[in-house]
Amino acid sequence: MSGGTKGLIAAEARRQFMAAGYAATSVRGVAGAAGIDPALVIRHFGSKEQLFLETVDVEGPFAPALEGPLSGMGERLVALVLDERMSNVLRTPYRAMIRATDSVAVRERLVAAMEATLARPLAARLDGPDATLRAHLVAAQVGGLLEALVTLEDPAVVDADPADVARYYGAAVSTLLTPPPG
Amino acid sequence: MSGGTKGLIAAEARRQFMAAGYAATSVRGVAGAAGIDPALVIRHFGSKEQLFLETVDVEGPFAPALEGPLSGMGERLVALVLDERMSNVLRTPYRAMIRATDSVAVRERLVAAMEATLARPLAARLDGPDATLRAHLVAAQVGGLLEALVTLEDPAVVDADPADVARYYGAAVSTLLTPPPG
DNA sequence: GTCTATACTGCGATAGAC
DNA sequence: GTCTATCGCAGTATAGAC
Repeated sequence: MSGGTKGLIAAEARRQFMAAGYAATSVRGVAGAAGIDPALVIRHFGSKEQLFLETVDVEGPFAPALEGPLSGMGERLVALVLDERMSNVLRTPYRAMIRATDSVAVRERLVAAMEATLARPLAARLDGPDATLRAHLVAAQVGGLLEALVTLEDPAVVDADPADVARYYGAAVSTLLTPPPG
Repeated sequence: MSGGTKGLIAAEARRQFMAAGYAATSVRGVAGAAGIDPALVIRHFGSKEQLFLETVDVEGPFAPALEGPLSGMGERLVALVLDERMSNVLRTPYRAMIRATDSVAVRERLVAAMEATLARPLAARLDGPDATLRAHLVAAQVGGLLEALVTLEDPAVVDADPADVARYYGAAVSTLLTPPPG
């Protein structure tokens, strides 16, 4: 992924996919910016879809939040999502991938990434019944926050005080972390 | 929206956008299925984007869940989202619109629809501080469930017992409906 | 073995003739 | 109002030059 032409194409493609999204990024535009021929992109990656899959991926940065006590984990997870410094590894690729979920490969990749970095390690930490389902529902909540914040840019959430969001939404997430009563 | 050629185009466009999504639906394909010329579609609607905006919309069917007591409202909201009978008014157009959020007009439309049918009426029902923010965070939770269920088709959620999902996720939603302690 | 040149098909959109 | 012709751009495949 480094020095060669293929690495150059990959770097440029990643930049454009993240900045402009899948539809608005063209194979020809990537080739032009990389100073090579469009056909070469296909030669190296097979298709535009494959180029996307090989250059854009989320690396759920949830590990720090999943360590430590269950108490407060909801707030820690939400704070990570809100952390601007996680934009390049979480928010931006998440948005790009959501908007490209016409492709089954893309959505399977996204589901797998969220499961591997969030749902599965979280399920291992949960007590009580239906730990797997509850962990996946936590992932759904995290996805919902990302959607409101990054995909839809809902002003009511974007302009809110992050501390308030972390407190309220974190409390709601925590509901699924503790075993249900009864 | 009925008899004329424009209505015929609209009906066919709606069908294809909902079934195949924005990118996979072509103006030419809609025209072909409607038995008319592609140029007519643009003549009547101006652009493919405008055609989408005028034919696809979510009608949040949340009103029934928002009536009645706050107690149990979370479960009622989630049950509505899970209700297969709401597919044509909620799930399917929601997925189509999410996947078309490259367009600012589409995402503004979706945010507005969720606010008008869910966040705003809900905020009016909430006690305690930050009612508006909490209502929008509920909308984010609902969006997260729709995303997992419909956009990403996460098997862990799709294949789960809807009663379990309503119970767990509904409880998490309810956390935001009751005034925070302290 | 890389890369370029060229071409094929289908797209959204426009201009102008019936 | 409707269709014809056409434009520019997209993704992709192939042939062959270095």
